[in-house]
Amino acid sequence: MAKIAVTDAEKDVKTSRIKQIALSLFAERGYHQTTMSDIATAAGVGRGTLYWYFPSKEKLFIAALWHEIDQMIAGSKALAAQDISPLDKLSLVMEELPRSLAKHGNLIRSLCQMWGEESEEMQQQIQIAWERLNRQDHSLLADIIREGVAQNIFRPVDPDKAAATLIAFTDGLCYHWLFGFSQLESGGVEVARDIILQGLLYRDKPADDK
Amino acid sequence: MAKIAVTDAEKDVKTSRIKQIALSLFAERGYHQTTMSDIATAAGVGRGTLYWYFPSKEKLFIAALWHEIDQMIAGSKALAAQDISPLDKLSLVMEELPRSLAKHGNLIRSLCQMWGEESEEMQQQIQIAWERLNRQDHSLLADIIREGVAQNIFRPVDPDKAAATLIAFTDGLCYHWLFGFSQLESGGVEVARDIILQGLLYRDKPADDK
Amino acid sequence: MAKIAVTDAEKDVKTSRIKQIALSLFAERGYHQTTMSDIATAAGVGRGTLYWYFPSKEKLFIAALWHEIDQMIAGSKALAAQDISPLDKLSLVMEELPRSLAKHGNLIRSLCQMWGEESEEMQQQIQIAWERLNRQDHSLLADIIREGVAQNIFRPVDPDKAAATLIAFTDGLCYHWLFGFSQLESGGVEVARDIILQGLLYRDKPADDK
Amino acid sequence: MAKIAVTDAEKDVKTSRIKQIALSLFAERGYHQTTMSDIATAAGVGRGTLYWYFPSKEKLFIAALWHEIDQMIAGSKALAAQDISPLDKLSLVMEELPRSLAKHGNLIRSLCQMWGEESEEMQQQIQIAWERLNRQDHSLLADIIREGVAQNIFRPVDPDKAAATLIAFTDGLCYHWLFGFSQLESGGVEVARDIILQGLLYRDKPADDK
DNA sequence: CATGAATGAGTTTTCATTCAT
DNA sequence: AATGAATGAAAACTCATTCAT
Repeated sequence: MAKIAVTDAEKDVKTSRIKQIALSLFAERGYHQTTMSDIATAAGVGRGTLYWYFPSKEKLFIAALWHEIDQMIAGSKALAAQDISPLDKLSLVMEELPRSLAKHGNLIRSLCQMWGEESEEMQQQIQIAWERLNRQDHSLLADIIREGVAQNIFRPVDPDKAAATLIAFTDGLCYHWLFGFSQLESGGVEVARDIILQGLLYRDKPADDK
Repeated sequence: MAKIAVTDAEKDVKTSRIKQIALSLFAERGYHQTTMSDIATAAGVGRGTLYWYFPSKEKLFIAALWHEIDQMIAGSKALAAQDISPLDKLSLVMEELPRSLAKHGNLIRSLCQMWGEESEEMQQQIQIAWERLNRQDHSLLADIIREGVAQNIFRPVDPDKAAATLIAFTDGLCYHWLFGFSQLESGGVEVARDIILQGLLYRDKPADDK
Repeated sequence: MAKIAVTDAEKDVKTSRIKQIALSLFAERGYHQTTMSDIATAAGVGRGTLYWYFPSKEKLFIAALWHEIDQMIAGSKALAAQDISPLDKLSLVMEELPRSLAKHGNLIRSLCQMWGEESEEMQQQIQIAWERLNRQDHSLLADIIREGVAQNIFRPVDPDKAAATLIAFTDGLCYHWLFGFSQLESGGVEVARDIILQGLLYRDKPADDK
Repeated sequence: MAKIAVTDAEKDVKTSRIKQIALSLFAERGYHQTTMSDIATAAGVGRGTLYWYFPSKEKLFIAALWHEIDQMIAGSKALAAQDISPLDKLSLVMEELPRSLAKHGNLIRSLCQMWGEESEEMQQQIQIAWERLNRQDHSLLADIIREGVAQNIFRPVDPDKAAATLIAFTDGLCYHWLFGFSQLESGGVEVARDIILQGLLYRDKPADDK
């Protein structure tokens, strides 16, 4: 029993390692430019070993995808659990969301490259995984805004639509950063967040008077 | 000479047609899933003919890329030439920018897929083309904001940083739409724009009193 | 137009050549032990050229299969068209049938090896092709026997069952020869044929009194 | 010692089981489509265990081959030992021979598929095994015919050649049945046997007067 | 004895590119 | 100019076999 537990744990460690290495290669050189040989070499195993753990290159990618998506969703849920005021929470979230995307930039980059290429199943998995993450972030933001509106801190905007706005914005930031054509240096994010918050807050309840 | 002129014109028409067809195929099925055979067939020419006009698949893509980027830059410049108030112009631009991205969605999708894949030269060309478009859009927005700030219509934000914010936002909108995971239906864009504009305007000069 | 005719003819020649070479290799070393590289080399073409003419290894085999089956069926039909007495015809056919099988031994050997292996489609094609050939040989023999019975030369056996008997016999001869464990040297065939014919003929109308 | 005996017996049981399972898989899906993993799973043992009992896939096949060939030879010898008249014996043998082939159809099918494929050693083993079986069947039949000729029951044919004829015939029947393209339903075998026997018997000693 | 994780040689197939016509 | 037949490099994947436990 103890033997099995150890074996399973070892297997988990190994597959996780492979998934991470694969994802970083995929992100770095692109899915097609990354061969299974590359991954095997980088992971320090034989080519066949990859196929022992994952039935195909595609499945390996999908496994790596969910591995990271799950982490990101967990991070988002941790934010939601914080017990602070809507304004503080919104400020925190808008700082953390791009940071999370940046942290998992390898995945995001890969996903973008993958969009439209590859098999039906790949498409579906990416779609599902990404929607799940998006839904989580969306509800996180919408809840904050809904509460802020209820407390008369925010203007009476539609929480869902406002949340979508904020997500588009943070995602836009992230993409620019990811693809290296961002003119948003440090300091820029603050300006951006300021503009957005100003647009949400009641005029007679300025954000900076708290 | 007349002969040559006609020939050149014909050549232009043909190459443009090929570029457009190629781009739509690239966008639809992805760069790798699109073969030179596919393009030749779709364009109604022989495989070899493609190589008469373009030295390689890569160069064909780059040519198609610039073909569209130039169109997008021209569209942005046309917007800049409009002689209307900063507020109206900003409103107009924030409507047109996503629309332009959507119109050239084929290209955007391809670019995302390409990011990180392919050769050094490809990377550079994409980088340069995209930066040029971004620079244009950026200066378009920055100029508007600078003028709005000068006219005391907008809060005294840094025009460059605010412009970058707006671009990130419109790009974010566009990506969400492109990748099909947007929860922003019609009506959502207005809310978003409203939030952003509210964040830029002076509190005592509300956007809706125009 | 003449150009096209020539081209088509050349294509036919080329594909036929490839089919024959492939079949001989398949028969010699077996389907699996024969690589597309082997075939390409033997045919003096590049590996890719094979795929220009045939979509896959499997399809190449199937094409070669039908190529030869058609020839065998044509040979059988030519025998049927001969206008000689039932006894002479039967004697001739029982000489020619094993000869034809022997001539196309490459195919037969390959078919036996393939039986039970390979994909669904392969199985079906082999089944259909072989049945078609068998049906032809069967009707050839049944017609002869039917006529012989009508002319009171043969005992009143069931023509279909007797034909099946003869086919089983000639095929058995052929398999033994093909697989190299035949103890039927020259002279043996005559004894065999004699036994069979004696079994068919009326006792009071001996075969050798004609 | 007792311990060893038991162990040996157990080992025999186990290897026999593996050989039988392997052979049925080989026959069902073909040698190449059957992996060592398949066999291990079907036998309920680990992949490595197979290699404890058999040094290679090839040797496993050869072992299974001899396992069955020995059984078939034993069956043939049992027939030879029967003390009945040549005519009855011949009739019995011609019934039993195809029955034996059918019973061991798995092996026959596999052998056909193997013919021409695989290594030198494989070829030799198959050749030797098959020849040994054939020699046994041949001598069985030749002895019967020789005796029948001596007793003036059969026409004075060459016993060896006649035996070869009969074997070719029964093998032909069997192949047709094995490969599923037989038009010989029940009832057909009797006609066939009748024809053959008629061909062997003296005209003035009809087969049906016994 | 038994196991199953690990390996890598070897195969089919795709497709950008060339070049004779 | 235009074509399409020919090419071969490159990559995913399979599976018999080994060996540490």
